[in-house]
This record gives sequence, C-alpha cells and structure tokens, in this order.
Amino acid sequence: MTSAEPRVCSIARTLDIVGEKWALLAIREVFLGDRRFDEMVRRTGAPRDTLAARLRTLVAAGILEKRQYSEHPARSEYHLTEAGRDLYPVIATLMRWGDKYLAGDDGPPLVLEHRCGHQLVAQLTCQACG
Amino acid sequence: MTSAEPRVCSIARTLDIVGEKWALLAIREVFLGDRRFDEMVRRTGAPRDTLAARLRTLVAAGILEKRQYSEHPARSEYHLTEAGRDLYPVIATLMRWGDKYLAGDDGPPLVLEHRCGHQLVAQLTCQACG
DNA sequence: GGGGGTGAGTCTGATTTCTGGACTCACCAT
DNA sequence: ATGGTGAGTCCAGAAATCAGACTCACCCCC
Repeated sequence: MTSAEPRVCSIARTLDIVGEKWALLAIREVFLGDRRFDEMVRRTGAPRDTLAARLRTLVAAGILEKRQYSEHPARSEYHLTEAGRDLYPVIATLMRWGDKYLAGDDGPPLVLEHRCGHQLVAQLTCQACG
Repeated sequence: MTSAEPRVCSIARTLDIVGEKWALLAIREVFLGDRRFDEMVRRTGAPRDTLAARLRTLVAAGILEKRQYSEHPARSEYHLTEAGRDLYPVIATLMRWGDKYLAGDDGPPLVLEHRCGHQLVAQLTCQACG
C-alpha cells in the first residue's frame, strides 16, 4: 500500500472557502466599495444565483458581514470583517500575477488597487537574506 | 439602463486559469517537489480525471511544463515555468491566511514553505509610507 | 391610480463540471 | 505467473453553474 493521505494544509483549507468560482471576485467588489447585491452581479458577471450562494458561504465563514441598511424593503450591504480585510494580500498578489502575464490580452490591466490613500505592493521578503 | 459591464481585471483573468478547483493544489505539489501524476493524485486528493484536466490547462497556460523522463513506458514530470514560479506569492499568501484563520480546525498548520534555503514571508508594503 | 424603476433575491430547466471507481497499457520485479 | 507502478482514460451519476424569468416590497412621478 502506497497511500499517502492528502496533505492537511492551510492552502487547501483556505481554498475550500475562497476557491469556489466567483468568491474572490465578490470579495474584490467589496474591497472596491461595491457592497450591494445587484451591483456585484453587474460588476462581476456572476449568475445571481451563484453569487447569492457565495455571499452566504462567505458570511458563514466570517469573511463578510451582512448589514441591513433598511427594513421592510429589506436591503443590506456586505462589509469585510477583519478576516476579510486580511484577504487583501491574496487579491493583490493574484492581480500582480495577472498584470504581469495576462496583460496583452485585452489591453493593459485596469483595476487600480488603493487603500490608506496610497498604493500597496505585495512583495516577498526572505527572513534571512532580507 | 443601469448596466455596467463586468470589470475587465487581472484578478478575474488570473482566476480563469488558476481559480478552478484543484488547480492551485496541483501547483502547490509542484512547489513541494511532487512532479508526477500519481503522487499528485495522492497528495491532493483530487479525482484523477479532474487533475489530468487541470494539468492540461496549466500546461496550456504556460504555468507548468511537461517533461518526459522516459519513453515507451511514457512517463513525464511537471515543472514550473517562470510564470509558474511567480505564482509563489499567491500560494504563500493563501497559506498565511489559512494559518491565521483556519488553524484550530485540525491542529496547527503543517506545510512549511521553503526556497533558497530559508523561509519566505509575504508582506504588504505601502509605496508611500513604507 | 398607473407605469416604471430599484434592490435582493428565488425558481426553473438546460448545460457543464466534478466525482469515484474501474479499466488500460506498458513496463519491471519476484 | 503474479503483483506493482505510472499515467492516464472511460463511464455514469451527482453536484454546481448558467441565463433568464419571476417575485415582492417598496419609491417616484404624472
């Protein structure tokens, strides 16, 4: 028997939550300030059904928080929790990779990432070599 | 008409390639040195069929390269291209997030990331504030 | 009061993808 | 001859995704 169990690892666990189709694009929208359902549908292109399901699991996972801003015509917005905000590096590194390798396809990359006024750049630092 | 087109963005384009189920876990395996199909099946837990499909699209996208190390009993290994190696920050930031938010589930996180001898840490730097 | 619009979904039925398991083929070792 | 490995493919069923229509509860405007 040569079985080695699938690795138990944080990457796999994270992808279980965030690796489904449209999940990260929904999160991108919230980072960009679109917090309402219909707007997210428009800006991501996701089927409404699928997006609704994603938002439910992201809320359940503690990445987004649903806040009602009106009762009766029940209306709500999605906000990032701390865990959600901590996904910023993931989004940023994905974008950087796409900027580098997928730029020519359709013109240059368009989304600007912003926060705290300036631009953030994700980079790797070696603990030893600096 | 209130239509706004879905955003054209590097995040979405990157996820089209790398955001399908098992794609990033396959890449993780190659980073960890498992380059052969059966081993990847064992260590990821992906269905063989799905993994085969993923590897095809990753090769087509120029992220992995398939190298034959034996003819006749045709055997090959998957290696990272430069584009593939540049996905390291994505993997690393996903892992960091999981380490922080999903650790308790199943014991502490287990995968060690390594390269160039030491450990790499992904962090965000603000271009202005440092 | 009627017509139109918005927001946040849900429902539907068709298509696509994923899944687990069995199977193949070409070897090598005992 | 029997068993094992490596790299898949094939299959049929289960699950997820898709586009588009539909709902419900309002608001605005004439």
